[in-house]
Amino acid sequence: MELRQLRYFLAVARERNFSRAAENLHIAQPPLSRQIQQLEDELGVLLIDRSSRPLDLTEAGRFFYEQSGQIMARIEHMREQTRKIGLSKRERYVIGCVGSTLYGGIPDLVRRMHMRWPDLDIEIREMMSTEQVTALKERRIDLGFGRVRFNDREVERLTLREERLVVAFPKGHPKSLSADPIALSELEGEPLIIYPSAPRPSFADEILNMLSEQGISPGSVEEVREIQTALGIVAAGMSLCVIPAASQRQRPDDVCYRTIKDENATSPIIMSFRRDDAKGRIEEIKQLIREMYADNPPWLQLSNVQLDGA
Amino acid sequence: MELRQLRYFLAVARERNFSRAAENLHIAQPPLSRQIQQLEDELGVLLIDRSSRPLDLTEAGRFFYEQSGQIMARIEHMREQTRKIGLSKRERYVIGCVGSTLYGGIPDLVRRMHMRWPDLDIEIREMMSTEQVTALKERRIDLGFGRVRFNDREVERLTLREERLVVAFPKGHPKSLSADPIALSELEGEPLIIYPSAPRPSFADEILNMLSEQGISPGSVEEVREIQTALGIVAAGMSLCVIPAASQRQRPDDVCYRTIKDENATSPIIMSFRRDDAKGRIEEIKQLIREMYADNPPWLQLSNVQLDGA
DNA sequence: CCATCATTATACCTTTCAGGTATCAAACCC
DNA sequence: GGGTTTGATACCTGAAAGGTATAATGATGG
Repeated sequence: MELRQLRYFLAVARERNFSRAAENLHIAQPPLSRQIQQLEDELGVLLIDRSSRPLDLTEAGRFFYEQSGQIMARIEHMREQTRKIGLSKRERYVIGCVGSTLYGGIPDLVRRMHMRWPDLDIEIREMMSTEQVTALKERRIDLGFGRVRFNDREVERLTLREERLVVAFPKGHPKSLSADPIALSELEGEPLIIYPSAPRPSFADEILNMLSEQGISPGSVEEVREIQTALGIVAAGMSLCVIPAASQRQRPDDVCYRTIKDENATSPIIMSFRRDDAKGRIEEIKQLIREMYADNPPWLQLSNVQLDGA
Repeated sequence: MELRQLRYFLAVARERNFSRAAENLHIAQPPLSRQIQQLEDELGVLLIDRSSRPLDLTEAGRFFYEQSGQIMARIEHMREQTRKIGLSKRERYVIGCVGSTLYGGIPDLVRRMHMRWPDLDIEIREMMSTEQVTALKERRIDLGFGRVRFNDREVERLTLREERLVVAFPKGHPKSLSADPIALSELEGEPLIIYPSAPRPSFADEILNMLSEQGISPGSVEEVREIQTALGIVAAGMSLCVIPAASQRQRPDDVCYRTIKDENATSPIIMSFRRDDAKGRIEEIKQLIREMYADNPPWLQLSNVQLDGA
């Protein structure tokens, strides 16, 4: 598959007419027909229903049209951004973080960093904990915030805090009627949703480990790619889910949350960075985080701060 | 730009070595070098720093690597999905909706539709109100939920309810101290964030119209692409923002919301569909929505239901 | 239902450009 | 600093994109 084929298909899909599309593309009609045929051959699926005029897209063609349009827009955006970054003299500082930290202190930290270094272009990139290690080593990010512990010679990690875990129940679930902390053992036999399903090891494994260490076996375990989906399934009444405390800001109307009683049922927030970091902002960033924690923001509740030991 | 060049660049960026990358790609090294050069020429930006071995990516190259990897993954996903849809015999039903309706009844409606038609593959696609009209006409979606009124011969629209609007304040803003409804006139002179910036006309214009009709002029107006960004800027204390009531479920910790007193300060939820819809499920869907509204879910508060007139 | 028009598919030729080979020029490594 | 690794350059070959002519097919109107 080549971008040319996507461009051609988009033109045909928009015009619903090969000849006119070919004109717009400044090529003759037969090569256009052939490229579309090749695309369909490769996919093994018909995209255009040619049995009637004006042409109609097949079901698969409609989907492909939608997607390829978005992809072309995204590529155009990448092209412009790359050009801009290449020509810009401003320094870039890229932060990789797992989604749940965006519900915690990251937005506030970025604000403080903006104030501290106005000439820095700060960028946030969502990224699983495990990806952060390689991204750091390959200098694709300068700082990472994750939830899974790992060891790597080149990467230093610092546990900022241990966040308590909560159980998400569908509204109306018998065990959701109390607002009190819940014992981990009450998950015995309950259907459980975990996330993310890839890449491993992830938060999903931390939860499974925690349960098996305590000898608790859920009734069923299903994996989904992201927390939104997980909470959607919880809201639909199909299952329960264990999430970090800060993430319970989501869906307050159709999902109920109960903190887990066991104080060791926690998930860490780990900051990681290159040992040989040349940009030399790490110490000041630690200081900004200390100041932020001192302000005791609401998302800090239910956490055991550890940064002071740093 | 062609996908081949993205594939080649990814291989070089991963290996940090042209010769080895060429081996992996089963081509010789010189053509690989040339393709990368062409890519760099087209972008007008150097992606790879060749002045030292092992090779290093430039700042722009790092960005391009990140992006093109994601794009390739997305294309792969599109290819598989297209194939699957093309071979599947199941019927697809695509719903286009603006983001804020996902905080309302759409998830519940989809659940009910799943139960009613187990053999239907229902798909949700985020889409601005204006895009929905063309998407309906081109049969890319079967049902739309939007916030902007429009007229089109082929498309029928039905106002489900009028949702009250609320103002978002940064925590600690003097006007956020009261929880009572706020008069629209109090926005006079305040800096305002509106969204989405494209495509027009959008919710942003509805807000601007409403204000100018009442003779209210905000201190400054800035446009952003999406509500997340808008609320982030509000949380950072830079501005205020007017949003539909159902969207106030977001960021409850660092943003305060006050309902607007004026009962006409509302935003409609509009369902739209093709007049000639062949799938013939519209009447049953209306019935499902009526049942859903009868259950009086929490997101229905602060809304004036209008569906009964349908 | 057939004739005509519009439009797409097929056959075949031309041209462009991706890929290969040979070789040169740096950069790294003792 | 001389050998080795590796990327760039020059030039050639061949696959594939694009063009032209024409046949096949669906739409349209009497």
